[in-house]
Amino acid sequence: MSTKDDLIAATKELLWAVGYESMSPRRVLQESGAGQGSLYHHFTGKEDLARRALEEVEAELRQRAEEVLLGEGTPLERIDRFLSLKRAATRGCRIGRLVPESEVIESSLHAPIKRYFRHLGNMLEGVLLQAKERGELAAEVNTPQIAAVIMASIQGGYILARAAQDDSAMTTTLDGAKALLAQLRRAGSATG
Amino acid sequence: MSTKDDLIAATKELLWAVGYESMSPRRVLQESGAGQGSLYHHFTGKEDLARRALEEVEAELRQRAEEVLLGEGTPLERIDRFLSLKRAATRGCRIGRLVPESEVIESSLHAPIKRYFRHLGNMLEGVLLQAKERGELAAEVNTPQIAAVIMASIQGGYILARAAQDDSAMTTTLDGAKALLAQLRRAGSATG
DNA sequence: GTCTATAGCGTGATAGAC
DNA sequence: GTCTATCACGCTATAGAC
Repeated sequence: MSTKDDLIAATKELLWAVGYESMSPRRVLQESGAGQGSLYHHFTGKEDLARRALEEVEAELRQRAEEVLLGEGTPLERIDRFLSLKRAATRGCRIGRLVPESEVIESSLHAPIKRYFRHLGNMLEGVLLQAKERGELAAEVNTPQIAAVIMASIQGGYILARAAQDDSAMTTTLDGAKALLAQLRRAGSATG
Repeated sequence: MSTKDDLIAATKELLWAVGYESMSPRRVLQESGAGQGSLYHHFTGKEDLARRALEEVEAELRQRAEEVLLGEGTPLERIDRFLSLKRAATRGCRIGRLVPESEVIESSLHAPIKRYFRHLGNMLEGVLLQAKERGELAAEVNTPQIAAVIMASIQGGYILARAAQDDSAMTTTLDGAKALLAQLRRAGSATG
């Protein structure tokens, strides 16, 4: 089972570093130390290999989000902690960075990506609804919209940080998002 | 001048559709109708061609933003109108979609991208400062953070829309951003 | 200034020995 | 299950005629 795992591990790194379209099987073999035959023995080809690797990445990111969002603290504290998670900003999001690639969207790689964002959005919305129940948030707040802004701030923060080649752009962005959410709490407690 | 312009026009479309790394000169020639020699007569190679095309895209997006942000209306109205501009959400941002590509960040294509976001950020911050002066916004609002969240919401909105293959994800995101900014105005008028 | 032809290399995938 | 050798093709770039 080790060679197969090595191939997947190398693929996960390369998907992050160079994306799918520019990831050559030859380079995966070099980085993993495996031979040509192993790749095509364990997988049907490049797409199959990348999909399996991506599904592992999806599970990892999902778990990391769940630990915080479904963990301890009040709902809005958990969202704040989610926004404060350590992120390699200039490297980009391991999942979001693949989204612009047309081969990704048009292949089996699309499913785990779509699933990841849908799941994360649902979780965030659930936490926001809990915040309403607890009175942390005003009842008139549109939870799907706020959940979307939270995810978009993170994804956009990656883009801004990478474009500027400066990790602090992510911090600035997410501090801004936190401030806006805090404002929402204040507004909520004023009316509710 | 026409063949050169045709090459640039085709490149602008391909940079949007497939990105830089996956854009082959051969395909540019096909789409533009030009022959092999023309490309290497007018440009030093793929990178040079792409950089010139990207600089035109930068100018176009910049102009579109300036028309709204430096146009009529109160500062916060202008930002709202900027967030309401028509966007081909699932196609992705013509500039932001290139940011994850490593060859882009490590080449001369990085400069126009960096410049675009820096310029847009400065413009947004300027408009937010105007909003403070007019009393539309509380003095304690951190303008660099809010400017960053605005840009990130748009960039993230593109990612979410493309991941879901649904333009409405962009609308939901930007409606959320508008709602948060409106909340900021309310909070500002309460304290200022 | 534009064309066709082609170089030199890397791609994703397969063949077949071990 | 893993290896080396190799295929057919596409890539970016150049050569050289017109």
